[in-house]
Amino acid sequence: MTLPIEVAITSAEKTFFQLRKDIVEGVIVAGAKLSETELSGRYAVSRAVIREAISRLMSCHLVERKANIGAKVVTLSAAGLKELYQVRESLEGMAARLAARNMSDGEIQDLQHLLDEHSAQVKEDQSYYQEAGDVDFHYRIVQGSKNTHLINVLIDGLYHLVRMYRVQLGMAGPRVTTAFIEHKNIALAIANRDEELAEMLMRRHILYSQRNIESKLTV
Amino acid sequence: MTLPIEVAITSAEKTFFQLRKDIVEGVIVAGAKLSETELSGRYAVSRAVIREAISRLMSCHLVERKANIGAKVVTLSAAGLKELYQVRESLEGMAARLAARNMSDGEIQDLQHLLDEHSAQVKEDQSYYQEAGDVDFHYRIVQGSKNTHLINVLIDGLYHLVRMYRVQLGMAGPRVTTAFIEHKNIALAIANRDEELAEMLMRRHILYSQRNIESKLTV
DNA sequence: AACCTCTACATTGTCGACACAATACATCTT
DNA sequence: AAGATGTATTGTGTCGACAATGTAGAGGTT
Repeated sequence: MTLPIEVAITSAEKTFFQLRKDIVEGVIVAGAKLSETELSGRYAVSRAVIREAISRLMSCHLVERKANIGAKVVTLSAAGLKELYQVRESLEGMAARLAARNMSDGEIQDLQHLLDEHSAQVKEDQSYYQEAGDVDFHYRIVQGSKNTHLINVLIDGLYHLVRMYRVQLGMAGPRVTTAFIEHKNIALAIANRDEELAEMLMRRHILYSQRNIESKLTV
Repeated sequence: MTLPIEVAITSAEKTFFQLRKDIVEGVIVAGAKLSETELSGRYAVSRAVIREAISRLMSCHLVERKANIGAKVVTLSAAGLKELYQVRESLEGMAARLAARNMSDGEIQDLQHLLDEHSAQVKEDQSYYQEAGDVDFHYRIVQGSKNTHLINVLIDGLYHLVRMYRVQLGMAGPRVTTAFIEHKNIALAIANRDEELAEMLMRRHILYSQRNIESKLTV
């Protein structure tokens, strides 16, 4: 696993991580108001710490804030999901293109080994792959782009929102095996250093994923 | 003109706008350290206000911060510029695609009228177009995408960084007229509702712009 | 002279209190 | 009774002070 291990130094960071977790996982419900005074009591820190945490949640687009009124957790909607996946398609497509250009041969080998491991897991225990496996694959591509902006925007920002939709819509799809094949093909394009194809396949992959998630939302 | 008119309500917002301006325009030099104590004296506000402003500057990727150490203005580099334009290419390409899908007929007409005005200005007073005209065109496309994430990330985030590079590298290029023609063609593709072409033309447009800016950087 | 240690300083992180704006409720008017 | 007005309360915005951390310099040791 190469998931980023975020270490909280200050108490504002700890609170930020905790709040983000609670929002993504629905402990704090979507659309709820975030009262600074209440949170400072609940998490046993001062309001200054809460304010800093909320500031950082804002830059992840997980909460919205109006001056003199307060902060609210974003509301989930079909329209919001569509917009989110349009940005994902664009950015991760570029990430795949850049990964095909910039990943080292060793990193590409590691990526393919990862998929081999997943292959085994898909056969016996499908439940694993659909969350962690997918996340891990996409993380590696993004890191492989070697583009700091892409890495920041996607990993520190959008992915948490994506996970929020997934968790709160109760994702558990039949897309496990087909998604795995798509991953395989993307990795192959990257190994062949075919930027054009890598980008195109990644964009399609995300489009399919979007349709899959939308079909459950509109039910 | 349809540039966003940002109104500062709180003093933290005012300070944020002022700081952002000073950083983008080089009054506060790239790479400089932002001392909270010093800034709170200079802008005549408390440290809490400065901290909030710096927080927001962080989410624009204009400053970087380390816990217990402090915040620094980002440093400009050829590599950073390249990364920035790769993200721009990706996001604005998608914006153009979505604009072709979502802009109203009226908005498209306005866009073309805007280009007609620019056409006149390009012929007599080239200096105008290269900054404001270009900015205005791109803003309209992004707004036309009707995608909140795109709008936020680009207009509130990346564009300020782009402007920072432009200002501090002293942009003044011979690309004025050719860029104008590219704008015309993009608008045409949007008017024809040709998403594919609109995205492709926008991506090329930004690639050319990147090469143009890079050629001056490496001198 | 180079290296390590300890102390003093400067800066950031955190806190509680006050100032101000927005909302909710009660009272008054028509 | 419905609406408007004024007041009370809640919550956010701002501030100055204290605590904790990092940094630089003096002094000592090898």
